[in-house]
Amino acid sequence: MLRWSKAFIPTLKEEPKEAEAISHKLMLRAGLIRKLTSGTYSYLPLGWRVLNKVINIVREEMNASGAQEVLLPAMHPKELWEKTGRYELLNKDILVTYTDRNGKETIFGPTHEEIITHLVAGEVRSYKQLPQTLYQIQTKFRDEPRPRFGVIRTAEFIMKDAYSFDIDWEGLEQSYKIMYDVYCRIFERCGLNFIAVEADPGMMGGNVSHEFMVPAESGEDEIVVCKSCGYAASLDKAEAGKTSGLQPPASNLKPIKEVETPGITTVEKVSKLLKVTPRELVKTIIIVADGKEVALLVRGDYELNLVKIARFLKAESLMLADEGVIEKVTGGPLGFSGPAGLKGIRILADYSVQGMVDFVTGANKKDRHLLNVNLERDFKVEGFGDFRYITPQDACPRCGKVIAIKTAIEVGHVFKLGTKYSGVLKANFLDAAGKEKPMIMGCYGIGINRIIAAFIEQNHDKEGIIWNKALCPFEILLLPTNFAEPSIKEAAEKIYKQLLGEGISAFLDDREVSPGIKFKDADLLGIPLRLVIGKKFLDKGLFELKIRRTGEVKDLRDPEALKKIILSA
RNA sequence: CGGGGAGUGGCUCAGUUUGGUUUAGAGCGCAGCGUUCGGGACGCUGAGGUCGUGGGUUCAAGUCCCACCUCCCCGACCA
Repeated sequence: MLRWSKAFIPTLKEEPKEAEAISHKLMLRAGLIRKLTSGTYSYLPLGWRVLNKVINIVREEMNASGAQEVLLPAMHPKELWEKTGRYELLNKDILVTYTDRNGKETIFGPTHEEIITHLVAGEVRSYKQLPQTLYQIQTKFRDEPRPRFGVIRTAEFIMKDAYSFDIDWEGLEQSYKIMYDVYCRIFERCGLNFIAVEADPGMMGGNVSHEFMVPAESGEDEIVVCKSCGYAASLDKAEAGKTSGLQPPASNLKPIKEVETPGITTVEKVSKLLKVTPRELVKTIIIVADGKEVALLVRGDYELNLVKIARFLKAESLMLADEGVIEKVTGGPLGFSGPAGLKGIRILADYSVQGMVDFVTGANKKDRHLLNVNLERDFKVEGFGDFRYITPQDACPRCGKVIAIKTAIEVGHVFKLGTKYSGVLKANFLDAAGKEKPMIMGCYGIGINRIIAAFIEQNHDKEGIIWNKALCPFEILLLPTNFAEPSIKEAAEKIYKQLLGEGISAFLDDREVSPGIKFKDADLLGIPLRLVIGKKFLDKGLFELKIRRTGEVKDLRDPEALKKIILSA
């Protein structure tokens, strides 16, 4: 077995310049990973051991749930992706492709809905063959616009992706519930502090999804949580509520008035100049949804949520209008748009605008804003909806109590796809009545690499990583302070062999370096238990067992007692 | 793609402002020898550099100019 003097564990004393996130720094320093290029990492022996621990947990739980492991190709024919429309949708963003010598374009799979659906479509004919849940653990490729935070967002990463096929929506409910529960068990076993939140399905399609989020400083996502009732949702999805801004309509409205606002385009500057608060302004944002312009109104102190708008409009694509489009639609430049006088365009408003009176808007003219604009009198809104992001000042949409917004790392995501893929790829079956129907699908992903980073984000101190038993690369580190001292060396070797004989994953630091280096490295690697064989052994025959997480120290006379402690840890 | 920062031995950096002192430096690491041995020990000796790349200005470029590449951060974007 492995001993340190022969191991490839390049630890770093100094903080690597390339890393910002804590987990990234520690993974580099402890010799778990090394970067090749932005977004691609090599896993060194220690990192690979941990990764395999995660994979084993995932595999065990997936198998226990009745899901079956498969391995699909990473190289996909472009045609399948064209059929579902995702070639068009994703090619400009994340697809990694290459063209072979015959001019045929191949995609390196960023996910596998097309492939698994194609496979199942060809093999499953009858309701008697359903339901099925298939999964794989495989490398995915995505041309990420911006890889970040070490292994948290990379261009190449290992995903556990699972797909369920059911005969009806009830079946999907069951399959989905099983996966949801399995995910909870997996993340619990890994020792992650996580929250399952309601989320928007995004590019995967479908109506319902849940994300498994690990609150951490270096997270890329924001989640909303309510301590009182347990409501939890992604920031994109969280309901902002209907009550904000609701006031009784005033009977004597002030007359509209145009004012000069030279070069003043932001809410902040306008409100400062006109001596009003941002909540007395209404922002008018022109968006382009599936090629059609729509004007969206929101109170000045809130932010529009494009995900909610796209969902409301059932739009495939949605973006902010550029300056040219704004000029064309409103007649005025960017920054001076307002609802009054807009023609030939749908106007939708966030609930926050409901009940506002005598508010400030752009005048659809350069350097001009309007005071005392009012609903109905000055413009008509086609409808109100929840189009904004929730803020920390908002009440919980379920119980009305205080909410918190936290950053988090997404480690898993489960979706109800329905027939989005089975429909176009003709994954049909005959039901008991002999009628052909599309299978009802779900898909379920876990970012394997992210679990490690997320765990380290939550389990470290100034000195290094603090592994738990589930993910640790080794359970116990033997640290003879002076390996050149024959009696210490002899004792260390003896215990090492004993532990290995017991099937305990032990690691021996047999390097002939000063004790300080060994102690520092030991804390950095974060192996849960450390047995020091040193001065106390020479003087009194005692072995010192230190628990990495608590710092608790026990002196043992009999190394046999170790086994009990390790097994009970 | 927009904004900001950075690129000098394996690592962390100084030197660049105002071109010429060095033969381009330090600490750590690395190799050899010796002394140490419970919190990154010490002494001596030594190896290791296209100063990101290409071009330009100049008698002279790590240092000035232009172009490009790479990395990091913020944003856009993104299961």
